[in-house]
Amino acid sequence: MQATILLVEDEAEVREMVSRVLSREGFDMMTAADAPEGQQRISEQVPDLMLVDWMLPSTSGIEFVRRCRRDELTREVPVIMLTARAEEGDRIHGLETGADDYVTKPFSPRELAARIRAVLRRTSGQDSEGMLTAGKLSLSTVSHRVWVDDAPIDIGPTEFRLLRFFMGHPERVYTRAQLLDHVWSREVLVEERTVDVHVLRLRKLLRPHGLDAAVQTVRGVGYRFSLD
Amino acid sequence: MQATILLVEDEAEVREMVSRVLSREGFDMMTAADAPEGQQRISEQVPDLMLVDWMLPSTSGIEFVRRCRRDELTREVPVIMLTARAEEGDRIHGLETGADDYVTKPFSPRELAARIRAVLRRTSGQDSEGMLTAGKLSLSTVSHRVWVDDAPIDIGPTEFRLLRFFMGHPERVYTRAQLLDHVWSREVLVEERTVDVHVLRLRKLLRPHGLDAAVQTVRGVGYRFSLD
DNA sequence: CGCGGCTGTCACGCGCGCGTCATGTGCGTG
DNA sequence: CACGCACATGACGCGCGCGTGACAGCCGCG
Repeated sequence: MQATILLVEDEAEVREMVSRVLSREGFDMMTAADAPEGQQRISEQVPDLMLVDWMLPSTSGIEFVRRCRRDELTREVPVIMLTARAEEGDRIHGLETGADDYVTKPFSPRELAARIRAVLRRTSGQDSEGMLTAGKLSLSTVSHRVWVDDAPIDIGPTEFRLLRFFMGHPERVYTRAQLLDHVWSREVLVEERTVDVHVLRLRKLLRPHGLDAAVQTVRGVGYRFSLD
Repeated sequence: MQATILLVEDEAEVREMVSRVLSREGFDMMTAADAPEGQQRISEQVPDLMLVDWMLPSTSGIEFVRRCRRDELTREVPVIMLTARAEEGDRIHGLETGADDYVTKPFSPRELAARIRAVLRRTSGQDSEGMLTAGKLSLSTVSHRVWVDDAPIDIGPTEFRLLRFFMGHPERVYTRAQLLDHVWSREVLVEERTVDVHVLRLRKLLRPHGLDAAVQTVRGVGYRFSLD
């Protein structure tokens, strides 16, 4: 992935902290202390996403974003606004200016990284058409189909719903009871062990493509979907 | 382009914010606070697209959309549902709403605008010339005719409407209820299984040309049109 | 008035896929 | 090291969803 992110923030301390953390999270970081410097960075390389402080010296963050929206080159680049808690009342205003999300200071680096990934996922168009992807696996919720490397694979209704839930909630353990709640309809009464069987069937479908390891057993707890 | 958009949303604040932003994005906005007012607006002018809140006082958004689908005038108008994150339950996917897309609150106006344009792009191509094509299959909405490799084929009224809808919305599963909403008219009360019969008849027509596989059954869900 | 085309409903039968059970296997624990 | 628990896996039967042919009403037409 290696998305490039431009951070525009006047406080040096915050700038360096955020930059360091996000680098560690695997992002390519570019930084700027104010709007003019931000323009400068953009002219060197158009980033995949911009983090912009609401309050900036001279030109405000909102104004900066507005200008970017006017420029053909940067119009499509998603923006996350950084706002102080005191300014939180203006959040609707912030969204109106054309930000895709906003994060209030102080924020946890983990949260910020999660928001960034969420926005990138949304704007890269994967989520917009009901598509879920994980590695070479793709699933379309609207057409009820699954592909591995663009080759469609046959999958039954229950396995489809199970896979859809897993791909929509990766990296997280779910007990059999939780899976029953989410994948089966709430009113039906089904044995918990039934989950095992459908997990098995899902693995069988994925095995020829070497993806069966993605559905992992967490002994004593339940199952988890992950590519590791 | 100047597409006209009807927004049906009960919260005044959200309504005004969205309306303002979308106006700035170049859309012609009409607004309504509930379903009856929505009907009113529609009777004044049929919009190019509707944004409908899932939760509305009195008539729910889903019911509102259902009614629109049954009416000849508004059947073809695409719909984007607005849902709160709390209602996002994995079982309630956009599919069940009969909507063309759905956006979960809180959403960024940019994202919403992008989705609107995406839906309009998808649905506008179908009526541009009155011609729909899929492989060697062609259909003219204005002359009510269907060709395979430029050879006209005989097709009944209902099969024609069904095929027209399928070709205009390929690669997407539709439940029997949705197909009834889109292909049949509002007055009639028809069994869901009737859809099966007309799907069968449509397949029979396409079979001599090897195209019957294009109408695919998705067990437990409904039908899908696709050339794969 | 009779005929043909078209529509919606029904009943029947088949086969898929779902859920359960019995048995096999491996991991963790005392 | 051995026991027990938790999960894997294969087999099996039943129910349900769907395909299909038949049929009755409806309408327009000759």
